This record gives sequence, structure tokens and C-alpha cells, in this order.
Amino acid sequence: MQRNTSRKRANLRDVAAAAGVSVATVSRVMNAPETVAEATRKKVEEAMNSLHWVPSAAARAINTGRTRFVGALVPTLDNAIFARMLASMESRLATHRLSLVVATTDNDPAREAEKAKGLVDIGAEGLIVSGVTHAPEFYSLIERCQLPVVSTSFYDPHYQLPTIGYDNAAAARTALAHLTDLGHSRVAVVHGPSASNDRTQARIAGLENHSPKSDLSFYEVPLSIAGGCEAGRNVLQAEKQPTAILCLSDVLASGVLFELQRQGVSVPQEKSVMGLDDLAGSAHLFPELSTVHLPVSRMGAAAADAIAAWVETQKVPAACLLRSDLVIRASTAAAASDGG
Amino acid sequence: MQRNTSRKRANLRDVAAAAGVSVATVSRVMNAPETVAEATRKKVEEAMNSLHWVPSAAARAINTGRTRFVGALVPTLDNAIFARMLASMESRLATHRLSLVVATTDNDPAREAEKAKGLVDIGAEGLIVSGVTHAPEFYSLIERCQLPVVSTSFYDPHYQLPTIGYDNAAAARTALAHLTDLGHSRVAVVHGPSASNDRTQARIAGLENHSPKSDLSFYEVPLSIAGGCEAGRNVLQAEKQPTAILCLSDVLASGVLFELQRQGVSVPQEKSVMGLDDLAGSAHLFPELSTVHLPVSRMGAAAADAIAAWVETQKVPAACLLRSDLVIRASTAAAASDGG
DNA sequence: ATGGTTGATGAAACTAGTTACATCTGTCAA
DNA sequence: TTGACAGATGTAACTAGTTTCATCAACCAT
Repeated sequence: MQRNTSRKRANLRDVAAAAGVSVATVSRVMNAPETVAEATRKKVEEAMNSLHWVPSAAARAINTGRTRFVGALVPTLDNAIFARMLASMESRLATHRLSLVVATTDNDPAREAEKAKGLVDIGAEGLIVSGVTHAPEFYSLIERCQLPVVSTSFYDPHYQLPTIGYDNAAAARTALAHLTDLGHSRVAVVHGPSASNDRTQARIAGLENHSPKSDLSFYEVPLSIAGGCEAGRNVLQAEKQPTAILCLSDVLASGVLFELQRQGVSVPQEKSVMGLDDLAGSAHLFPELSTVHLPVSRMGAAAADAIAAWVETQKVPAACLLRSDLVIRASTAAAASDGG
Repeated sequence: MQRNTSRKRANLRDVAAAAGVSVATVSRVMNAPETVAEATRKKVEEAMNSLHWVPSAAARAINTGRTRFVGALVPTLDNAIFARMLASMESRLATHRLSLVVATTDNDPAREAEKAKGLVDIGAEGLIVSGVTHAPEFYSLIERCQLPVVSTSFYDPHYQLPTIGYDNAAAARTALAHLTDLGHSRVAVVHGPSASNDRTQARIAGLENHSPKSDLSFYEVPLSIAGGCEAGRNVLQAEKQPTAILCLSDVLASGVLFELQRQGVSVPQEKSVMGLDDLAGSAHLFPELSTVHLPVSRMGAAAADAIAAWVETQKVPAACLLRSDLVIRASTAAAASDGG
């Protein structure tokens, strides 16, 4: 009597006793109900309900070696693009009966390695990371633990981990091509810190070795609305004014847009502004932002599926390339033909 | 020999064997190192390192009854305000050696109850939720499990759970007062869905029973930039035009701002626009948004501290009121004195 | 009637830790 | 010299599940 009432949580033995069966039978009701006689199963289920019993995930984990949770390491939650990705990851992982533990890295490989270690220590079965630049300790950790890790926001079939993402260089090139098609030959390129961000690096690289005769100038600012404003001010102070501003991220484009408005520069009449990401809000900015759509939600879901498949079947999933599409809205227009 | 190499992860017994001590001693090295002789401790630590051993969190959880993780239930990750709160929660929880599992509820109490159940099933020691409206199953769950739960984004010292948040009604009133002080008597109030969002309800209630003679009209739209745009269009179609638009959330204010610009309405000359939240980007919008600052980062940290204290000491933490402050920027100005 | 097979169940040994209690050694005071 | 006690360590019993293997009854074919 006192067991059920005064004592804390019921355990498997309590349920077995209440149902008048052995612990093995209770365990079977959970894991292989078809092997248990109908009547017995009923009895056990009643006992479970009346004791409000839920199996201890920890005890299960100890036996099966499966904790059923994975970790996600993202640079920040402050950029909507990662928040979006995590949201879709979480819901997709739930369908695989997997939980998600989130850790932020601030784009610092050392912190990433540290947090990854923390996630492994608490039993993460797999990790989802962003990009391809990681600390040596990170690599040694995943090698030592034989840990399933998939990398997002980047596609590279030759990378040592499966990558689920898009071709950043191509996406940037698509954006630039749109501007050059419109006749813009002098273009300011605004981007976030590149030193520790391989996605940014790839986007820049995509522009540098492919632009057909365009005159590009680069502006590196913090990856935020404020950074975009700063870039806007910097661009307007340049000696040779570009006719278009290509932002390698939509948050930067938003900031640029706001700053240009503040300075009385009309978009797209005086300057075209191009983004890259296609955040949910970008379609509603003034003017509506032309950008390159990156399928982050689909990417989150795909990464979730990939890591789930890996931890479930032990088979390394294939890399997955998601296409990025040009979306032309109101912030870009043909260059004024004054020839600079 | 084959143990270390071919077999998977080392366990406590392996370490004990390698160090030539008993399992109890290894356990002591971890949990009460001062009771172990210096030389013995060294030996054990060497064995740990050479076997790359990390204790199994699951096994530890089973014994101590502590899983060291808490769950956070947020409506969405798409609003920067929750992303921000989670980021600060996560880092603060880490200082308490607690991990955070995130689940989104889409503002649906049923889904919240369901996800809460899921979190409890996987061993969450405590929960952090938003607001005070929850499903009956949610309450019965936390009662049955005696689960520590703190509620954020809301302050109410009489609520059955400790609340860590601000006074939403007062914050809304502060925003409105700023507008009335500027001479705006006809104000459009734009807000997100109120049916299942008690913060929104409280903000609206704060306006309704306190406005000194102002003429308020309410516009309910989806809580997003797009929703803000929609509201902007609706307001402009109203017969009696308001001189100011009070948005009960900064994301809505952003949308309103964009839409007004699109329609050629100048802010703050023709209409003042007021927000509520003070998101990181709001200070950089065009025009810079006047708003009421809500200390979400501090709130996240405070909630993390509260839940940590609760699970650690079993003592229910006190409710915590965080102040909200008016921040006047460029989107509000004195009403044109044409008397409408 | 007997042996073989299947289906349902239980006993006990696992998983990886913690911890209560026992044991052993060495020091110090009586 | 002996008893008391502290300090260091080990033994074994816990935690809450899963799983292997054994058992036993029922049914069917011989």
C-alpha cells in the first residue's frame, strides 16, 4: 500500500506486482506486445494506468544503449535562419521519436568542440552541426566516439561528413548573376565575418572566381541588422558608388535597406539591393527584397531524417543537395544607364 | 585486451580493473575525490584518460534520480523574442550544469500538454513554459509528477506557478501613454491572435481599462511581419483614420512600418508607430522604432536560475517581476493638431 | 498413449553506475 | 600493549529497466 501512495514514482517491479505477472512480461507488453496473451496484456496495461507508470528513459537507455536524443550545434539563435532550421528539425526528429538538445556556438570552433563534448557526455547519439570548419578536438571527439554527425548549410559530397545543404557558392553566383543581368557592373558585396564562417567564405569565393567582368567591392560587418546598417553607411561613403548592393545574407540586406531609406536613397531606383536566404519576413520588407531562396525548413527536416537514419541503421547517409532558387521581387531593377 | 579495443565504450568496471582498484573507488574519484588517497586518485585518473572514459549520464540518472536536464516549451522559434530567451536560458542553465531540451507548441495548449508529457517521459526534471494559459492535462501532469515548472513572459505573484516576467498590461499601458502624451487620441491597436495567448490578452486588457479618453480600434492579425503588413493595410482602409498605430509586438510594428512605406505614408509625420518588445533589430528599422523594452535575455537567465534552484533545493522560487522601459526613438511624434 | 512443436510466462543475469556497510591498516592515547 | 578511532578501500546490494534461457501447458501427429 504505502508503495503506491507515499513512495515516489512506480517502477517496473511495482507494475508487475500489481498485475500479478513477472517483470519480463511487463517489459514485453511494452516492447513486443504481440507475444503476450490478450488477457495478460490487459491486466498489465490496467496496472500501468492505475499506477501512472511511465518507463524510465534512463533505465531504458542503460540497457539498450540508446538515449534517443541528438544534439544540434548552431552558431546562434539570433538569426531567424537557424531558428527556422531548428524548428523543423525538432518536429521532424519527433516523428522519429528522437529529442533535440540545442547548443549555441557563437561561430567559435573551440566552443563548438566544448559543447559537442558536453552533448556526447550526456549521451547524444548523434550531432547536427553547421558548416565544415571545426576544431581538431571536434574531429577527434567524433572519431573516438564513432559518433554520427551530419553537417548542414553546406553541400560538399567529398567532405568527410555527410553534408545536407545547398551550394553556397552557386547561390551567391545566382544572386550576382541576377544583378549583372540587370546591367549592374559595379556591385558592393556586404557580408558577415568570414574568418570563422565557411558558408560566408564559400559565398565570397563563388563570387570572386566567377563574376564576368563585374567590379566588386567587399564590406565585412557583423551579421545583424545593425551590421547591415553599418555596411549601408560604409557603401554610401565609397568614392566610386556601386549601382547595386549584394548582401550575402537577408538580415544584412534588411539593415542595408533601412539605412538607405534613412539616407534618402531610393531602392531600386538609385540602388538595387539583393539578399540571400529568403527569410520569412523578406517578402514583406519595403521594398520587397529580391533574394535567393534557401530551403532551410526542408534542410532541417532532411538533416533530421539523415541523422535518424544513421543512428537507427548504422549506415552513413548520403550527402544531400538542396536547390536554391532566385526570387525576384521589388528591390532590384535595371541599372541606370549613366555608365558610372 | 579485446575489451579496450574491439569492444565499444569502457565502463566503470573497466576503469577499476585498469587502475587496480574497486568500482567504489573509481566512483569516489568522481563524486568525492577528497576521500581518496592522492596516489590512488592519480592511478584512477590515468586509467580514465587512457580509456577515454566518460561516465554514462543514463546510469548516473538511474541512481541519483537526476537527469540534469529541463525542458522549455515555447510557442514558436520564429519570433526572435523566444529565440533570444532560449539562447540566454541555455547559456545560464549550462552554468548550473543543466541541459535544455526545446519543444515548440504553436500556441496550442493541447500540443503543449502533449509535448510536456513527452519531456517528462524522457526525464525532464523541470519545465519552463510561457504564459499562464494551459490545458487541464498540463496541470494534472505537473501535479501528479510534482514537477517544478516556472512560467515566463508574465508576472503574477498569485498564479499557482512561480512567474518570471513583466507586467504585460503595464507595458502596453506605458506604450499607449507615450502616444497619448504626444497628443494621439485616435489610436489603432494591432495585435496577434488573442484567443490562446494570455500575454496578448493581458496587453489588450491593460489598454482597455486604462486609456484616458482615447479612441482605440483593434486589429487582430497573425503574429508575423506579414501580419503586420496586413494590419497596416486594414488600418489605412478604416473610415476614421487614427493618428497613431500601437503594435503590441515589435514584429507587427515592423510589418506595419513596411506597409506604410509601401503606401507612401510617412512615419512619424503622418502616423506614429509604436512597438512593444524592443527586438535587437528594432533600433535600426527605418524609422527607428519607439517601443517598450522587455528584458527577454534577463528573463531567460532568471527563469533558468529559478528552475535550477527549484530542482536543486526542492524549494519553490519566488515570482520575479522584471521592469519594462519605454524607449523613445524616431517612429513616434506629436500628433498633427488638425483635430481629425 | 507418446513425442514434437508452439505459445506464454518466469527466473535470473545482464546494462553502468551509486552507496551502505564491512574491512583493514595505521596512529594515538590510556 | 591494547583499545579507540580515523582514513582508505573493497564487497555487495541497490537503481530500473532488457533479455536470455528455461519451464510448462496445450495441441497435434504418430
